[in-house]
Amino acid sequence: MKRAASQNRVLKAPTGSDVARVAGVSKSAVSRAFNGGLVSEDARARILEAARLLKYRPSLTARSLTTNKSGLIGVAITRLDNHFYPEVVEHISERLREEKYRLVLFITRGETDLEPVLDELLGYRLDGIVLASSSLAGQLAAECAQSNVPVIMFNNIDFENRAPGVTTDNAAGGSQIARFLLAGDHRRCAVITGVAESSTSTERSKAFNETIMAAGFPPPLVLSGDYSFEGATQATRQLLASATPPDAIFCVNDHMALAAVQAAAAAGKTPGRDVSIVGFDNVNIASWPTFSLTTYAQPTRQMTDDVINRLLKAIDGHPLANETIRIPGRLIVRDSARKPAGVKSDAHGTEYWDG
Amino acid sequence: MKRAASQNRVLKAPTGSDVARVAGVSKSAVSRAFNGGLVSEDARARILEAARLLKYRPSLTARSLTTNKSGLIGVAITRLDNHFYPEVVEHISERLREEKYRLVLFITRGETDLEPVLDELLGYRLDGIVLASSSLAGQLAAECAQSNVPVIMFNNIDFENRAPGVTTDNAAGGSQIARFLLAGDHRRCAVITGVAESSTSTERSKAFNETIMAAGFPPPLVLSGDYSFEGATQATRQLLASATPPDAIFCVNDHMALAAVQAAAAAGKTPGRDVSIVGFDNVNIASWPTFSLTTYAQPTRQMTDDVINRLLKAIDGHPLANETIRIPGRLIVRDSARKPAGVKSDAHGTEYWDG
DNA sequence: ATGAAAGCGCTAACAT
DNA sequence: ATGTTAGCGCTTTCAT
Repeated sequence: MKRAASQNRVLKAPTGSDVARVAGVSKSAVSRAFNGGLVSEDARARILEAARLLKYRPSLTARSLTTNKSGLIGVAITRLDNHFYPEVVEHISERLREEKYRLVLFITRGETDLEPVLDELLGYRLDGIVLASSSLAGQLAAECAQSNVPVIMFNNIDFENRAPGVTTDNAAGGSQIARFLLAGDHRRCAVITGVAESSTSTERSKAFNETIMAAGFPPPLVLSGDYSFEGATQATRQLLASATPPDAIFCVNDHMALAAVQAAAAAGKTPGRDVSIVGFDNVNIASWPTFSLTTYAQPTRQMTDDVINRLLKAIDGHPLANETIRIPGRLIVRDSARKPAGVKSDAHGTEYWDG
Repeated sequence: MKRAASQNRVLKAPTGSDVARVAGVSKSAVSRAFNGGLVSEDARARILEAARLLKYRPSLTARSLTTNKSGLIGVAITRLDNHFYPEVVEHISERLREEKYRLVLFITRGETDLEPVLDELLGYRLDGIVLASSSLAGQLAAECAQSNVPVIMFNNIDFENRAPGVTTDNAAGGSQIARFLLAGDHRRCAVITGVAESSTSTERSKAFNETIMAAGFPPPLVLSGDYSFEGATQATRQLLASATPPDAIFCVNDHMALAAVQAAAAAGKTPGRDVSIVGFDNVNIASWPTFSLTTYAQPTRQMTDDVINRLLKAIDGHPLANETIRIPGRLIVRDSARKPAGVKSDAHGTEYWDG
């Protein structure tokens, strides 16, 4: 009975005023103590002690109302099943945590309805947004930018260049893979693409095709794998069952390349010997001995660094240039494709090709 | 020049008062219009129109200050490289989105310092927290619960039962795997464990060992794989190189089992024929043809459903019982382990064993 | 049905 | 160095 009142207090988190009262100061003093403002050593000590006692932590919600910054960065992603994305999320999360920002994750799935997503994205007054290949990316980016919240597209970029972005130099990658395959004496190349709306898929496959044709070879056979494991499995099966099967298959991402490797094996073909398979991303699994996938490594670290750096600069008031940064990656050579001459080895023993 | 003023306005998001002014009503009316309160059809129409015009969206930050609910659920995870976790995050995200909550992701890595994490977790007045095998779980859970924010531990649970949790019935799983292996005529079992502090690892391996011994066989050889790919690779290599190698290896999660399968192959042993390997989790990759891993499937969907349901109930005012729910999974039979009699097939053609 | 006013927990001038 | 005051954008009595 006697404790009823104090028990109820537990239900509400202590406020700055509570601390102020206990410490015998004003709430501004408390605020200052927690924000590196001017407070006497004596007062600061009493405040900190009171805070400890009450288990007080400033409400970041209330703070963001006055400071007009939420400390929240939104990251929108379509799905997490392509292993490239969890890796990206981990990198971003790490940088964000160093910079004292929190990560609000939006997995948009096939969502086509913009409004609800916008309400959330914009409603929380996020300080910035990373659109990592969200299905709604282009549209979303435009809307957010209009509402004055910094947005950068990650990996997939906007065809119409309505928003800033960062991506691997996909054209360079696609082209280099083509040269790699040509140098390895492959003469009948095929490519398995993702979805048509995806800039990464089109940029990679286009450069690949052009390079092949520029070298005087017939245009590669192009099949869609729809970015899915099943799609790529299907496409590979079909390719290998043809009368004149390709001697090399370029999959525009590792997720599909990994499926292709297995589909090839199922068809009795050994990747790297009977048919060469090359991916794009260099996800962790690509290096697993079973797959040993030759693939163009995206410079994930540099990409996430760039996206965060620019976002922070924008938050800092320097308006975001509507620019797409394209960072070159590196062709990692493993065993899923026949090797040409000129394969080099770096300090870690990783083999790569830069022809 | 003439537009300077209006341009500046763009920098700040429109507020409810702005809408009120344009619509010719009070800001309470605006609030009501956006919260299903009582407003005349006429007023509502004008308000909505004004809001559309100004691109107004209620500030969820400000709202949460008054309502004392943030609409934010925190999810803390150690890492994302064990593919089980991205799958979990996706499920949770999906449920949360249906329930109109946003997901704040904390990847804690090896973090040992509690305070900064707590400041964030508690500072944002998250409505609830899911501790999915965060390294700091036990401690964190206790502190949060003390601060009156609902916390549930996911997958790994607290040894000392200081916090509610949900997990697979790990003991049932470990035990069933043992019986499965015994039924398949395996006589020299080994187990590769995770880290010692992990409840999942200890529960699974303990039940496994006890079942083996209860059947009158010598205790399995136990090696730590440290939950890492490399650790499991090492352990498998060591196991298979011994004078009397085991005929079956139980890895306490798929992440390590996948490593074991490859290490076995590298050692010239075919999994399922020369040595049986069984995992735990049933991550997506486990079903890939190359691995075709026999594994105990965690009831991920049911687990995430339970965690969200209980969290929502707690947010709704019904205090969280300090209870750990253990949901049984199912032993999925594939090719990485020799099959005993009694394997059944479900409606989807998935093979399982329930002996 | 609608508006006025108070207040959520904080920060930021402005005094002193 | 410290307290007072006035908001931040919203919801929520309480009148009317």
